Amino acid sequence: MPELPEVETIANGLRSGSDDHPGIVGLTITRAQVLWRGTIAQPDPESFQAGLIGQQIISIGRRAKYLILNLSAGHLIIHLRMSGDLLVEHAQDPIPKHHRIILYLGEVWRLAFNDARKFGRTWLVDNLQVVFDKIGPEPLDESFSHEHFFERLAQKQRQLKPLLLDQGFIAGLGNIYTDEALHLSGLHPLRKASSLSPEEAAQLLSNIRLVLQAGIRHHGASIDWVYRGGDFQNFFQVYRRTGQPCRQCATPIQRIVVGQRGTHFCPRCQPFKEG
DNA sequence: CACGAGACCTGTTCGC
DNA sequence: TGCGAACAGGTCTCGT
Repeated sequence: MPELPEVETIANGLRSGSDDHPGIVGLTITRAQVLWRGTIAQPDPESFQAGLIGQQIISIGRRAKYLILNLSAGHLIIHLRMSGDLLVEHAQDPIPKHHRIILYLGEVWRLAFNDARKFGRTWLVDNLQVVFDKIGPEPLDESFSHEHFFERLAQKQRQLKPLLLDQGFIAGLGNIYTDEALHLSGLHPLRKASSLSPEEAAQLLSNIRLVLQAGIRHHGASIDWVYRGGDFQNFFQVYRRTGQPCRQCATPIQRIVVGQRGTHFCPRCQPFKEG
Protein backbone atom coordinates (compact mmCIF):
# COMPACT_ATOMS: atom_id res chain seq x y z
CA MET A 1 0.00 0.00 0.00
CA PRO A 2 2.35 2.76 0.96
CA GLU A 3 4.94 5.01 -0.50
CA LEU A 4 6.48 7.95 1.32
CA PRO A 5 3.32 10.13 1.46
CA GLU A 6 1.14 7.27 2.70
CA VAL A 7 3.65 6.30 5.40
CA GLU A 8 3.96 9.94 6.43
CA THR A 9 0.15 10.13 6.64
CA ILE A 10 0.02 7.05 8.83
CA ALA A 11 2.75 8.41 11.11
CA ASN A 12 0.85 11.68 11.46
CA GLY A 13 -2.36 9.80 12.31
CA LEU A 14 -0.65 7.72 14.98
CA ARG A 15 0.76 10.88 16.55
CA SER A 16 -2.38 13.01 16.47
CA GLY A 17 -5.12 10.39 16.77
CA SER A 18 -8.57 10.81 15.20
CA ASP A 19 -12.24 11.04 16.16
CA ASP A 20 -12.16 7.33 16.90
CA HIS A 21 -8.95 6.96 18.86
CA PRO A 22 -6.24 8.90 20.69
CA GLY A 23 -2.68 9.41 19.54
CA ILE A 24 -0.45 6.62 20.80
CA VAL A 25 2.58 8.64 21.88
CA GLY A 26 3.04 8.23 25.63
CA LEU A 27 1.14 4.92 25.82
CA THR A 28 2.87 1.80 27.14
CA ILE A 29 2.89 -1.64 25.54
CA THR A 30 1.38 -4.10 28.01
CA ARG A 31 1.16 -7.18 25.79
CA ALA A 32 2.36 -8.27 22.34
CA GLN A 33 0.48 -10.84 20.32
CA VAL A 34 2.20 -12.44 17.32
CA LEU A 35 -0.28 -13.99 14.89
CA TRP A 36 2.14 -14.50 12.01
CA ARG A 37 5.77 -15.07 12.93
CA GLY A 38 6.99 -14.31 9.42
CA THR A 39 6.12 -10.65 9.94
CA ILE A 40 9.00 -10.32 12.41
CA ALA A 41 12.32 -9.77 10.68
CA GLN A 42 14.43 -9.24 13.79
CA PRO A 43 15.05 -10.49 16.47
CA ASP A 44 13.45 -13.94 16.92
CA PRO A 45 9.70 -13.75 17.71
CA GLU A 46 10.14 -14.65 21.40
CA SER A 47 12.72 -11.93 22.05
CA PHE A 48 10.67 -9.52 19.96
CA GLN A 49 7.61 -10.13 22.08
CA ALA A 50 9.43 -10.02 25.40
CA GLY A 51 11.42 -6.93 24.37
CA LEU A 52 8.29 -4.89 23.72
CA ILE A 53 6.53 -5.46 27.03
CA GLY A 54 6.66 -2.45 29.34
CA GLN A 55 8.06 -0.13 26.70
CA GLN A 56 6.62 3.34 26.39
CA ILE A 57 6.13 4.93 22.96
CA ILE A 58 8.22 8.10 23.12
CA SER A 59 7.83 9.41 19.59
CA ILE A 60 6.96 8.39 16.03
CA GLY A 61 9.07 8.98 12.96
CA ARG A 62 9.56 7.97 9.35
CA ARG A 63 12.59 7.18 7.19
CA ALA A 64 12.05 6.23 3.53
CA LYS A 65 8.96 3.97 3.62
CA TYR A 66 9.67 2.78 7.15
CA LEU A 67 7.67 3.82 10.22
CA ILE A 68 9.65 4.18 13.42
CA LEU A 69 8.22 3.88 16.92
CA ASN A 70 10.89 5.22 19.24
CA LEU A 71 10.50 3.36 22.54
CA SER A 72 11.84 3.99 26.00
CA ALA A 73 14.56 1.51 25.04
CA GLY A 74 15.12 0.71 21.39
CA HIS A 75 13.09 1.24 18.21
CA LEU A 76 10.26 -0.67 16.60
CA ILE A 77 10.64 -0.31 12.83
CA ILE A 78 7.77 -1.25 10.53
CA HIS A 79 7.67 -1.66 6.75
CA LEU A 80 4.16 -2.08 5.32
CA ARG A 81 5.32 -3.31 1.90
CA MET A 82 2.33 -3.84 -0.45
CA SER A 83 -0.72 -4.46 1.70
CA GLY A 84 0.23 -3.56 5.26
CA ASP A 85 -1.69 -1.14 7.44
CA LEU A 86 -1.55 0.06 11.04
CA LEU A 87 -4.78 0.43 12.99
CA VAL A 88 -5.57 1.73 16.47
CA GLU A 89 -8.50 -0.27 17.85
CA HIS A 90 -10.33 -1.02 21.07
CA ALA A 91 -8.41 -3.69 22.93
CA GLN A 92 -11.40 -5.99 23.29
CA ASP A 93 -12.72 -5.83 19.70
CA PRO A 94 -12.87 -9.09 17.74
CA ILE A 95 -9.68 -9.71 15.78
CA PRO A 96 -10.20 -9.07 12.05
CA LYS A 97 -8.79 -11.19 9.25
CA HIS A 98 -5.15 -10.58 8.34
CA HIS A 99 -4.00 -9.10 11.63
CA ARG A 100 -0.38 -10.23 12.01
CA ILE A 101 0.87 -8.48 15.16
CA ILE A 102 -1.12 -6.76 17.90
CA LEU A 103 0.40 -4.49 20.54
CA TYR A 104 -1.88 -3.79 23.49
CA LEU A 105 -1.46 -0.22 24.77
CA GLY A 106 -2.63 0.03 28.35
CA GLU A 107 -6.00 -1.58 29.03
CA VAL A 108 -8.14 0.22 26.45
CA TRP A 109 -6.32 0.40 23.15
CA ARG A 110 -4.29 -1.73 20.81
CA LEU A 111 -2.15 -1.10 17.73
CA ALA A 112 -2.66 -3.73 15.03
CA PHE A 113 -0.48 -4.54 12.04
CA ASN A 114 -2.86 -5.83 9.38
CA ASP A 115 -1.27 -7.26 6.23
CA ALA A 116 -3.20 -9.44 3.77
CA ARG A 117 -0.20 -10.41 1.64
CA LYS A 118 2.22 -11.02 4.54
CA PHE A 119 5.00 -9.05 2.79
CA GLY A 120 5.30 -6.52 5.62
CA ARG A 121 8.13 -6.75 8.18
CA THR A 122 8.99 -5.42 11.63
CA TRP A 123 12.31 -5.02 13.45
CA LEU A 124 13.01 -4.35 17.10
CA VAL A 125 16.49 -2.85 17.27
CA ASP A 126 18.75 -0.73 19.46
CA ASN A 127 20.50 0.87 16.52
CA LEU A 128 18.58 2.29 13.54
CA GLN A 129 21.59 1.81 11.30
CA VAL A 130 20.97 -1.93 11.24
CA VAL A 131 17.97 -1.30 8.99
CA PHE A 132 18.77 2.04 7.36
CA ASP A 133 22.37 1.35 6.46
CA LYS A 134 21.86 1.23 2.69
CA ILE A 135 18.92 3.63 2.30
CA GLY A 136 19.52 6.62 0.03
CA PRO A 137 18.86 10.32 0.69
CA GLU A 138 15.42 11.63 1.73
CA PRO A 139 14.00 13.54 -1.24
CA LEU A 140 12.29 16.14 0.97
CA ASP A 141 15.48 16.84 2.91
CA GLU A 142 16.43 20.39 1.93
CA SER A 143 20.10 19.62 2.27
CA PHE A 144 19.75 17.22 -0.67
CA SER A 145 20.75 19.58 -3.46
CA HIS A 146 20.00 19.63 -7.18
CA GLU A 147 23.73 19.45 -7.80
CA HIS A 148 24.15 16.37 -5.66
CA PHE A 149 21.19 14.69 -7.37
CA PHE A 150 22.67 15.44 -10.78
CA GLU A 151 26.01 13.96 -9.74
CA ARG A 152 24.35 10.79 -8.51
CA LEU A 153 22.37 10.43 -11.76
CA ALA A 154 25.49 11.01 -13.84
CA GLN A 155 27.17 8.01 -12.22
CA LYS A 156 24.38 5.62 -13.23
CA GLN A 157 23.88 3.90 -16.57
CA ARG A 158 20.49 2.60 -15.52
CA GLN A 159 17.02 3.45 -16.82
CA LEU A 160 15.27 6.19 -14.84
CA LYS A 161 12.25 4.15 -13.72
CA PRO A 162 14.06 1.28 -11.99
CA LEU A 163 16.70 3.68 -10.65
CA LEU A 164 14.16 5.93 -8.94
CA LEU A 165 12.49 2.86 -7.43
CA ASP A 166 15.86 1.80 -5.98
CA GLN A 167 15.72 2.82 -2.30
CA GLY A 168 19.51 2.96 -2.15
CA PHE A 169 19.53 5.66 -4.81
CA ILE A 170 16.72 7.81 -3.41
CA ALA A 171 14.37 6.98 -0.56
CA GLY A 172 10.61 6.78 -0.48
CA LEU A 173 9.55 6.67 -4.14
CA GLY A 174 7.34 3.82 -5.32
CA ASN A 175 5.46 3.00 -8.50
CA ILE A 176 2.89 5.80 -8.29
CA TYR A 177 5.05 8.77 -7.45
CA THR A 178 7.84 7.70 -9.80
CA ASP A 179 5.49 7.57 -12.79
CA GLU A 180 3.92 10.88 -11.78
CA ALA A 181 7.27 12.64 -11.29
CA LEU A 182 8.63 11.41 -14.63
CA HIS A 183 5.50 12.63 -16.38
CA LEU A 184 5.70 16.08 -14.80
CA SER A 185 9.33 16.23 -15.89
CA GLY A 186 8.65 15.16 -19.48
CA LEU A 187 11.13 12.30 -19.11
CA HIS A 188 10.67 8.85 -20.64
CA PRO A 189 10.89 6.07 -18.03
CA LEU A 190 13.52 4.19 -20.07
CA ARG A 191 15.82 7.18 -20.47
CA LYS A 192 19.37 6.52 -19.19
CA ALA A 193 20.08 8.37 -15.96
CA SER A 194 23.52 9.54 -17.04
CA SER A 195 22.07 11.25 -20.10
CA LEU A 196 20.19 13.92 -18.12
CA SER A 197 21.44 17.49 -18.29
CA PRO A 198 21.90 19.41 -15.03
CA GLU A 199 18.70 21.31 -15.85
CA GLU A 200 16.71 18.12 -16.45
CA ALA A 201 18.04 16.65 -13.20
CA ALA A 202 17.07 19.77 -11.27
CA GLN A 203 13.60 19.71 -12.78
CA LEU A 204 13.22 16.03 -11.90
CA LEU A 205 14.13 16.57 -8.24
CA SER A 206 11.78 19.56 -8.04
CA ASN A 207 8.95 17.48 -9.49
CA ILE A 208 9.68 14.53 -7.19
CA ARG A 209 9.27 16.93 -4.28
CA LEU A 210 6.14 18.41 -5.84
CA VAL A 211 4.33 15.06 -6.20
CA LEU A 212 5.41 13.83 -2.78
CA GLN A 213 4.22 17.01 -1.11
CA ALA A 214 0.95 16.89 -3.04
CA GLY A 215 0.53 13.29 -1.92
CA ILE A 216 1.08 14.25 1.70
CA ARG A 217 -1.29 17.22 1.40
CA HIS A 218 -3.99 14.84 0.13
CA HIS A 219 -3.26 12.30 2.89
CA GLY A 220 -1.93 9.80 0.38
CA ALA A 221 -3.67 7.84 -2.36
CA SER A 222 -6.38 5.24 -1.82
CA ILE A 223 -6.75 2.56 -4.45
CA ASP A 224 -8.12 -0.95 -4.68
CA TRP A 225 -9.59 -2.40 -1.54
CA VAL A 226 -6.93 -0.77 0.60
CA TYR A 227 -8.57 2.46 1.64
CA ARG A 228 -7.04 4.97 4.01
CA GLY A 229 -9.09 8.06 3.32
CA GLY A 230 -6.55 9.93 1.20
CA ASP A 231 -7.69 11.20 -2.19
CA PHE A 232 -4.51 11.80 -4.19
CA GLN A 233 -5.64 9.09 -6.65
CA ASN A 234 -8.05 11.69 -8.07
CA PHE A 235 -5.08 13.79 -9.18
CA PHE A 236 -3.03 11.14 -10.99
CA GLN A 237 -1.77 12.28 -14.39
CA VAL A 238 -0.63 8.87 -15.64
CA TYR A 239 -0.66 6.17 -12.96
CA ARG A 240 -3.27 3.51 -13.89
CA ARG A 241 -4.67 5.79 -16.58
CA THR A 242 -3.79 3.49 -19.49
CA GLY A 243 -5.68 4.48 -22.64
CA GLN A 244 -7.16 7.61 -21.08
CA PRO A 245 -6.23 11.01 -22.53
CA CYS A 246 -3.20 12.80 -21.15
CA ARG A 247 -4.42 15.80 -19.18
CA GLN A 248 -1.77 17.94 -20.91
CA CYS A 249 -2.10 16.90 -24.58
CA ALA A 250 -4.96 14.35 -24.83
CA THR A 251 -2.69 11.61 -26.21
CA PRO A 252 -3.70 8.21 -24.79
CA ILE A 253 -1.58 7.19 -21.79
CA GLN A 254 0.56 4.15 -22.51
CA ARG A 255 1.44 1.27 -20.19
CA ILE A 256 4.63 -0.75 -20.52
CA VAL A 257 6.35 -3.16 -18.12
CA VAL A 258 9.74 -2.07 -16.78
CA GLY A 259 11.54 -4.20 -14.22
CA GLN A 260 8.32 -6.18 -13.83
CA ARG A 261 6.45 -3.05 -12.74
CA GLY A 262 3.56 -1.50 -14.64
CA THR A 263 4.83 1.84 -15.97
CA HIS A 264 2.57 4.59 -17.24
CA PHE A 265 3.58 7.54 -19.40
CA CYS A 266 2.44 9.91 -22.13
CA PRO A 267 4.29 9.12 -25.37
CA ARG A 268 3.94 12.73 -26.51
CA CYS A 269 4.87 14.57 -23.30
CA GLN A 270 7.60 12.03 -22.50
CA PRO A 271 9.28 11.21 -25.84
CA PHE A 272 12.08 8.66 -25.81
CA LYS A 273 15.46 10.15 -26.51
CA GLU A 274 19.01 9.51 -25.39
CA GLY A 275 20.41 12.74 -24.09
C1' DC B 1 27.40 -3.12 -12.74
C1' DA B 2 22.81 -3.61 -15.07
C1' DC B 3 18.99 -6.43 -16.06
C1' DG B 4 15.53 -10.10 -15.94
C1' DA B 5 13.18 -13.75 -13.69
C1' DG B 6 11.52 -15.90 -9.64
C1' DA B 7 10.05 -15.78 -4.85
C1' DC B 8 7.29 -14.19 -1.12
C1' DC B 9 1.47 -13.96 -0.40
C1' DT B 10 -3.64 -12.94 -0.86
C1' DG B 11 -7.25 -10.58 -3.00
C1' DT B 12 -9.65 -8.24 -6.88
C1' DT B 13 -10.56 -7.50 -11.57
C1' DC B 14 -10.51 -8.81 -16.40
C1' DG B 15 -11.44 -11.66 -20.43
C1' DC B 16 -13.60 -15.47 -22.53
C1' DT C 1 -22.14 -17.75 -13.70
C1' DG C 2 -17.62 -19.77 -13.77
C1' DC C 3 -12.81 -19.95 -14.04
C1' DG C 4 -8.16 -19.05 -15.01
C1' DA C 5 -5.12 -15.25 -16.02
C1' DA C 6 -3.45 -10.85 -15.00
C1' DC C 7 -2.61 -7.47 -11.87
C1' DA C 8 -1.56 -5.07 -7.31
C1' DG C 9 1.23 1.08 -3.63
C1' DG C 10 7.58 -3.63 -2.36
C1' DT C 11 11.87 -5.80 -1.90
C1' DC C 12 15.14 -9.69 -1.84
C1' DT C 13 18.00 -13.18 -4.25
C1' DC C 14 19.99 -15.50 -7.97
C1' DG C 15 21.72 -16.15 -12.70
C1' DT C 16 23.61 -14.03 -16.92
